[in-house]
Amino acid sequence: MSHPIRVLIVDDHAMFRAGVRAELGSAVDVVAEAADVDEAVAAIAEHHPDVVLLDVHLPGGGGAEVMRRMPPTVVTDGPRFLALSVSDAAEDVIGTIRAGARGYVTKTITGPELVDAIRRVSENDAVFSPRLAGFVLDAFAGTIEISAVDEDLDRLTEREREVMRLIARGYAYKEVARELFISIKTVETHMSSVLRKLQLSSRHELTRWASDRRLL
Amino acid sequence: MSHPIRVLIVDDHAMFRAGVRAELGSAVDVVAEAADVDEAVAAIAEHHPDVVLLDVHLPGGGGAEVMRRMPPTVVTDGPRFLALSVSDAAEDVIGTIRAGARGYVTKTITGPELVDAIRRVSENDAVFSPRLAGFVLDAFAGTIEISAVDEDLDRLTEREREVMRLIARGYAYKEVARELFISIKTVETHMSSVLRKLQLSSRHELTRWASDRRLL
DNA sequence: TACACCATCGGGGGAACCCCTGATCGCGCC
DNA sequence: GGCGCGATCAGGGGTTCCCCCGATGGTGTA
Repeated sequence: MSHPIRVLIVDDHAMFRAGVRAELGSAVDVVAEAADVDEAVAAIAEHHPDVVLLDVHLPGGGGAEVMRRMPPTVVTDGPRFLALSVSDAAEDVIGTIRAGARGYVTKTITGPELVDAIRRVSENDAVFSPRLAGFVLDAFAGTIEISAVDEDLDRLTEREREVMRLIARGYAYKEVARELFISIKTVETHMSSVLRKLQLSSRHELTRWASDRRLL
Repeated sequence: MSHPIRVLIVDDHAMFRAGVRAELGSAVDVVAEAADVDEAVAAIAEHHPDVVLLDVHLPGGGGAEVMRRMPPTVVTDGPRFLALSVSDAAEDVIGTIRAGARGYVTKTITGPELVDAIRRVSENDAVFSPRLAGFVLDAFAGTIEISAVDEDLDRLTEREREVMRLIARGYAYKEVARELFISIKTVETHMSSVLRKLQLSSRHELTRWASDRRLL
């Protein structure tokens, strides 16, 4: 990459755009600026920047809206989006990444760090503060919703949980019986309790229930 | 954090475990080692480490299996998992993160870097090489449809795929028949083909198969 | 001591599941 | 026209699932 990275700055505050431009200095080539979603989309179409510095809270739908407006063909060879926001809220981070951003940094970042982040994003790497990356991982792994639904599971006895786990994994009653050294009839009894307590009606629903809660 | 971080090393090669232990030196407290999934689960229960260094390719189901075996209560206050693998394949990375790992580094990492990664993971931050983080983001944003093993699915006919989808979602044969305006017997025929082609033996396995591939 | 709860079993039965061997019809291909 | 393949359907049968009824013994508790 001999030529400087071409950057588009999208933020609704002119003052902030000027600050970013000054901080970046000559390290990158700021080809344009935009103050709202429409301007950003137009600027991308006109200038084809390598990296778009995107404010998350933006008039006209927010930064995610800009990425959603990109034609599908641009996904692979279009610009890389780097979110630049005052917010470190999980929903902002997750929403922005889901929309297609390759990175997310807060506005507390220093100039040299931002230059480095832009460079890395332009090479298709991901840039994150570790804490923010954790939000994305949690959302991805589905860990977030786990804590809320324990009450149902707590109502199961220890033995019922064992049976439930094996059943949800696809074990036949017979196999569960063999595994736990009890009779098939006992397995059936436990399963009845499990289904009743969880308000489910079949082992198939149980499989999905357990799968959704990552109990497998 | 005044006391040293308590670490469990999980890898099937004793030589490699010794190497890691030597590289870590006195920076952390290696409380135990494990060579397969069962040993790892037992060691976690016994020693309650802060961080588990987890090899991805492991006898007994792979590193992800270890995390899946954790009781749900451990999700919030249990150990943090840091995957340590020779593989930089997207499916390995994504699968491991989906199972609950807080980080993924390759075995080319240096000792000091590994120490730093362990420290950051223990503080609930996420640790990644930027390239690998990109895989996760792509999967999260839906850019790539995790198409690791399509060959199996491609062998199904259009109709078989429809039936498979409904069955995997928990529909009874009768309900599938009503939904697709065909007879139960036809549903059975399609299901036979599906199970045979996918080399599965019951609708329960099919549910897990489809669930693993996010076909629901 | 009674009571509640849990884990363990049994009989019986209807529905669902899975497999087997068939069959017919339409479609594309050589 | 044959030939393969996909989609449709049928009968029959063995297994599994889920529920109903019941029972016994152990444990903790009011």
